Amino acid sequence: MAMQDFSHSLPMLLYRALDAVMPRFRRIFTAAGLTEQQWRVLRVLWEHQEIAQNALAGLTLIPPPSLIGVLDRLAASGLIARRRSETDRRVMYVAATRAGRRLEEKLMPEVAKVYTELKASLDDTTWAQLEFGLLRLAGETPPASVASARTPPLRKRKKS
Amino acid sequence: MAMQDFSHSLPMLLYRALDAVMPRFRRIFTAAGLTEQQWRVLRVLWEHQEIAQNALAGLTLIPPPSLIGVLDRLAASGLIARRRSETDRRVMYVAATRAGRRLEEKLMPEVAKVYTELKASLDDTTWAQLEFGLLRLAGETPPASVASARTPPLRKRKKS
DNA sequence: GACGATTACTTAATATATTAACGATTAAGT
DNA sequence: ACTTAATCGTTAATATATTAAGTAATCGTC
Repeated sequence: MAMQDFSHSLPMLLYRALDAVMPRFRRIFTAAGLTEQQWRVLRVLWEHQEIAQNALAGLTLIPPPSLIGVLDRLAASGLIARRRSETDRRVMYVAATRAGRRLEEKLMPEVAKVYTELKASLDDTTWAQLEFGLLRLAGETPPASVASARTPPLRKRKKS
Repeated sequence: MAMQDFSHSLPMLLYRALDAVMPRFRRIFTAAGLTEQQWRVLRVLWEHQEIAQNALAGLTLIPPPSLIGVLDRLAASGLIARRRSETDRRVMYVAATRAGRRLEEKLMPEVAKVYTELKASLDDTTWAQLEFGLLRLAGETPPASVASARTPPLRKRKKS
């Protein structure tokens, strides 16, 4: 009933998981002269060609005021370009430059490698159940296929 | 095999989970004039009476350079006190003042309430499996009792 | 018991997070 | 059309993260 110890509270477990996982990825970013936030922006731009800043903020989880500076520095590095929308002059579109796109071929393989190693450090069931729980917390209802895989041979369920 | 979409990568799922969960807690901290980091420090001090700064940094996951400022501000608010170790003059001990300890009675009930609500938003199995996966990522081997609860009626395991 | 290596904390520089407020547009309602 | 409200981006102020370097104290070893 009472609160368990601080280090095992869910928020701290989430922070600790990130703390354990991210340094391996961050080493790749910094070696390429990127910060983690700059990486996130590029990662999204590789998937979207051109995207409005507010959508970019949502996908990268970078708050708009921070995004300003991140984009300033990426633009100064020649990795992205901004242009104002013609139809709605409030909107600012962001896109990767050729130099920005070139980084994808260079960095994604290394990141994918680390990701594969990370995934291999847990067994498939644990990994799937972890993803399921995180999606639930994030408010995204996981697809049925994943939900069914959550507890493989489960026979009787209480509710529903 | 390939990298799935960015928003469903494990790091982003961890960030998104925090992004969904923390605001509810943060509202309580800020109402009491505390930042999240200041809350973390106090939360640990309530459990430890007196603790060295490096241990405090480890438990709060606040990097030592940041901790300096956090402690400065907490001390300025009269919520903590620092004293240098007599036996090892490099070590600095931190403890909550009476005012700092008083905050526990005031804030913990509210936080515990939100925590209970959060836990109630997931079914027990999902919650347990999520904790298990996070502990694994954090490099802490969960106890056997939890491990067995991870996949309730699991019959045959491949390795070990 | 002097010396190099390690440890605990601190400072500095740059980047990002958080909150509030503001300017320029656009949308909505009348 | 005119006013009001909402939206998008931005700036500002304070707090924290990250990396590197620096200081003082202690440890290990010879």
